[in-house]
Amino acid sequence: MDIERYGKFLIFKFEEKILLSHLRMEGKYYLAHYENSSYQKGLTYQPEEEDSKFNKHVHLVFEFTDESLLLYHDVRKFGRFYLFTYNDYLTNPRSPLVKLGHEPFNEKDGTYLYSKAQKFKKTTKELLLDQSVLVGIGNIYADEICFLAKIPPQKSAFTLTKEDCDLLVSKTQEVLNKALELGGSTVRSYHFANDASGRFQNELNVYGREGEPCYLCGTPISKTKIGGRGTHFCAHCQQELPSKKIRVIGVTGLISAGKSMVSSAFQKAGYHLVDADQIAKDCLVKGESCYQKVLETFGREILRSDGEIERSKLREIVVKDEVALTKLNSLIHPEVEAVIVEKIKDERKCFLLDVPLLFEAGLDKLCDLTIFVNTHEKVRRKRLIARGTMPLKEAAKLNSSLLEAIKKMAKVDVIIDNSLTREATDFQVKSLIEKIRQLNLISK
DNA sequence: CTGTAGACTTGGACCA
DNA sequence: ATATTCCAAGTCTACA
Repeated sequence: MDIERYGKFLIFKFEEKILLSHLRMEGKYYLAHYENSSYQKGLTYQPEEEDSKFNKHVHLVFEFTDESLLLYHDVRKFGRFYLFTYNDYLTNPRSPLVKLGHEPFNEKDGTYLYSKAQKFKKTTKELLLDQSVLVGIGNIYADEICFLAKIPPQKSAFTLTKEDCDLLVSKTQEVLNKALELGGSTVRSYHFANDASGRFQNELNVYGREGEPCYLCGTPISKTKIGGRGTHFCAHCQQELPSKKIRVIGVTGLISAGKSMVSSAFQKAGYHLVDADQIAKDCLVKGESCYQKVLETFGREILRSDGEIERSKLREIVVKDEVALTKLNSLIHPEVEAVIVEKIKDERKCFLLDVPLLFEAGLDKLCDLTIFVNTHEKVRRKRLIARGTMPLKEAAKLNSSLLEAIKKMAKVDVIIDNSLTREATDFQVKSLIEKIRQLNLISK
């Protein structure tokens, strides 16, 4: 009997039938013999004790004529089998082999990948994971390949250049070869059939390293979701700026993420700060643009004795009532936008807009560049509690959820990761400011 | 059609 | 400590 491999599929060539086997994440094969177990030929399989290879996770037993056994073991029952004939296993529309793309080891350069990328409507990471493009790349390796190629995983695949694709193909070969050499990546419960572990997990640059410093630049590794998959990357090493003059920059991020740290660095570099929260506060002052409208909507009970709006009372109302929050926003946002538009008119000056709800309020359209200040969720919680100004539950409601943060991460041009040390954050901000300066020198 | 979400599966990590 | 909820993986299927 012959066994071949195509992509992630094993092809068992039996006398009459073709059996395709996909191990998915934890499937594995063990060789065994009758004499080592109470297994009896042709009988319904009875699992033995836990520590035996013949345990409850064996779901399929092959009996060979020489009385040897092949056990299929899969804790997650995630693996899949397909049965075909020699005539149709490569042509049957139901055969998973039909849809498979190229073997990355056979690619001389990025020509083929480039041709696929141009028609591909999703991200670079999804391109790499798509088995109809290149076979064999899983989630861990896709992240590692993007890192080594210094390409943001969220980059639209159709914007990849031929050179990007050359690089991606060569890094794919590099990563897969290295992984093969070291016996794969043993993370969580992935294990070899001989119970040994792979060693490639020790070589991982980004996967599973959220919040830990990048080995190249010290920036904490960011994590987001792309195509439904956890995705790890270095926001500094895998960064791409828009190729236009950058005069107005919008910065956003969850509460306690460190926006103010970023804005003060930009201020030092000569940017004029436009603080949306402050503008919103100002227009609620008695006699200012939003005062009367808000009063009409929410009634006099939000007023202090001196006739000013008590903002904490307003907050209490909108925290509980989503409709009220929407209404309040619809009153304030246009006013804030008008003030900002007026403030950033001077073409000779550069501005940094600090806007917590940059995308929700549609103010990103005023910006040449958008920044999201990211923080590992655990770190953010700690800082929020340490700050002690607001109960955590209330803060959680006031802020967009982590899920929304993940969506924003896909929208912004630049991510600054503030999960680790002040130095690491400073480094990212300074190098970003320098990159923008260089870019603007060329664009002028 | 395209794009997203869910189903499948289960042990471990994490939070309350 | 114990129970609970979420998460990870790769691919197919269901649905808007």
